[in-house]
Amino acid sequence: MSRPEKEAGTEQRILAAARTVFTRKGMAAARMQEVADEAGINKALLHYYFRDKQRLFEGVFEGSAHKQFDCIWGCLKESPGLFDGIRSFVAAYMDRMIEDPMLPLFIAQEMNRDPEGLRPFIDRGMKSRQRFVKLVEDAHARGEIIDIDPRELLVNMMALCAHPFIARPMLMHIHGMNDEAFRRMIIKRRESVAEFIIRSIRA
Amino acid sequence: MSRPEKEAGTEQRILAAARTVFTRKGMAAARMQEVADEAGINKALLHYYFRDKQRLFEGVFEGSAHKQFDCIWGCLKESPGLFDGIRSFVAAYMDRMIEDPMLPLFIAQEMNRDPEGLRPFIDRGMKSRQRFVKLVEDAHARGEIIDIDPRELLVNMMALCAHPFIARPMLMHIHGMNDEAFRRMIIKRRESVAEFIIRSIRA
DNA sequence: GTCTATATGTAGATAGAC
DNA sequence: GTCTATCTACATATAGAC
Repeated sequence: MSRPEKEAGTEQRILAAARTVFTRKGMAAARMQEVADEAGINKALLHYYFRDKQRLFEGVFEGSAHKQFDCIWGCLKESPGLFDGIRSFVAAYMDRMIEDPMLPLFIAQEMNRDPEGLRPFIDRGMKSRQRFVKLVEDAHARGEIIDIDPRELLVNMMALCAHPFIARPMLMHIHGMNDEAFRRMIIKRRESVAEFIIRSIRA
Repeated sequence: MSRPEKEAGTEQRILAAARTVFTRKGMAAARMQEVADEAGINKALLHYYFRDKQRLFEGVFEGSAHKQFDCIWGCLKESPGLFDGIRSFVAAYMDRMIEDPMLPLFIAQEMNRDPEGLRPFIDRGMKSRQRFVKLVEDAHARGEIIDIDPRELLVNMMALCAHPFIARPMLMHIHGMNDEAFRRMIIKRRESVAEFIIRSIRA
C-alpha cells in the first residue's frame, strides 16, 4: 500500500499475457511482441518488469509448474484410502486441466528443452510422494491390492490423466473429434480412468 | 544408376542430421546451422536440397510420423486375439521408442504447433483403427472383456506407452533416476503395462 | 511507469565462384 | 554439387524522451 503506482497490476497483466502466449507456443516460438500485444502494452515495458525473455519465461513456468504439481500432490496426501485417493486425484487433475489444456504439454516440452535449468521449479511436493508410497504399501498390506511398485502406479496414473491433453490434436484427428467432442471425452474420463486404474490393481 | 552424383547420399545424410536436431530441439528451436554441422556440410547446401527450413522439417516429420504410427497400427491388425494384440502392441511400441525416446514428444509438440498443416502426415493406418475396434467388439461379444469404448481403450494404451517418454525429464527428476534406471523402468514396463491393461478390461 | 526510436545480434535464405 | 560471402528480415534488448 506504500506504492500507489500501477506496478503490481501491470506486472500481473504481463505475467498473465506471457502465460497465455508461452503456454500456447512454447518458449522458443513465443515472441515478445505477441506478449506485449496480449497484455495491451509496449514491448519495452516487458523488459522494464522482467529484464529479459528468459526471466519472463521463468516467472511463467514457476506458476505453471505449481499449478500442475500442487494439484497432483495435493489430493494424494489428503486421502484416507488408496482408492478414494485415486478417484480424487483423477477428478482434480481433469478439473484443473480442462481449464488449462495446454499445461501438461507445455511443461513436458520445456522440461525437455532445459532439464537442468527447470529442475528447481518442480522440487516441491516431494514429501507428498512419500505419503503416496505409504498409501500403496498399506493398501497392499491390508490385502486390498496386488503387489505393484508405487512408482509404476503413479506413472500410470499420470499417464492416463495427462496424455489426452498432450496428444489432443492427434486424438482429435484420429477419432474425428471437434472441441466439444474432446471436452465430452475428458468429462467421461474423469470417472472412467479412476475405475480403469482400480480394476487393474484390486486384489 | 543413371546418376553417379552423390545426390542421394548427401540428401540422406542431411535428412538424418535434421532428424536428430529437429527431434531434440523441436522445429522452433532448431537451427539450420546446427543441422549443417551435424551433417558435416555447409548451411547453403541445406537450401540446395530442401528449399527452406519448412520443407526440410516436413521431410523429417513425415518419416517420424511413419515410424511411430506404422508401429502402432502395424501390430494391432496382425493379432488374432485382443489380449495378444495388446501385448504385442505394447512390446513393439516400447522396442521402437527406446531407440528413439524423443519421438513421442516431438510429434505431440509439432502437432500442437501446426495441427492443420501436419494432419496429412498422420492419415495413414486409419483402416487398422477400424480393425482394432472390431477386435474389441468381438472380444466383448465372446464375453472375454467388460464393456468398454474401443476408442477409450486405445487412448489408455497409447497413454501408458507414450507418457514415460514424453515426461522423461520430469520422471527422472521426481523418482531420482539416471539414464540407466530410466531404461530399466521402460524394460519393466514392456511387460507390466500390457498386464495392467488386460487386468482392467478382463470380464 | 510508459512510450518511441534505435541498436545489436542472429537466423534463414540467396548469389555466385569453383 | 559444394563452397564462401552476403543480403535481408526479424527478434531481443537498450536509450532516452515524456
